[in-house]
Amino acid sequence: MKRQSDLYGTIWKIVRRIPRGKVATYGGIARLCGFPRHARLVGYALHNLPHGADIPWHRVINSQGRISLPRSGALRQMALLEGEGVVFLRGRVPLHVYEWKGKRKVR
DNA sequence: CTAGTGACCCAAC
DNA sequence: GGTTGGGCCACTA
Repeated sequence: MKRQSDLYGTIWKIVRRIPRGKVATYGGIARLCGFPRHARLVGYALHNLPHGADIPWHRVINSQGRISLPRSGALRQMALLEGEGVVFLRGRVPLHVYEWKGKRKVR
């Protein structure tokens, strides 16, 4: 894989910390990384993540509690989350219940 | 260098 | 509740 930027590595590292049965938002991950305005980069990082890596990418969703992937990918992601006990209501995850707050935000 | 793109976010209407 | 438009910033051509 290419080094590209250490930002990806940082993001992957955080994503790897998300507990099973919980979810995190793109913006939330960005905050935990210390980059409050880099929500999109989280999306990039996940899109660019190395094949076969041990990264629970499926636990990352958007701030609306919905899956950002196109239809087919969304189904796969939803299946993985449900397999961990995450419940979808009307096609979305209630963040107030399942959102994982990291240990603390960098402020 | 500029321009376009994107697994995003949010305030306003 | 839904849509619109602006902002954000790394990456690519």
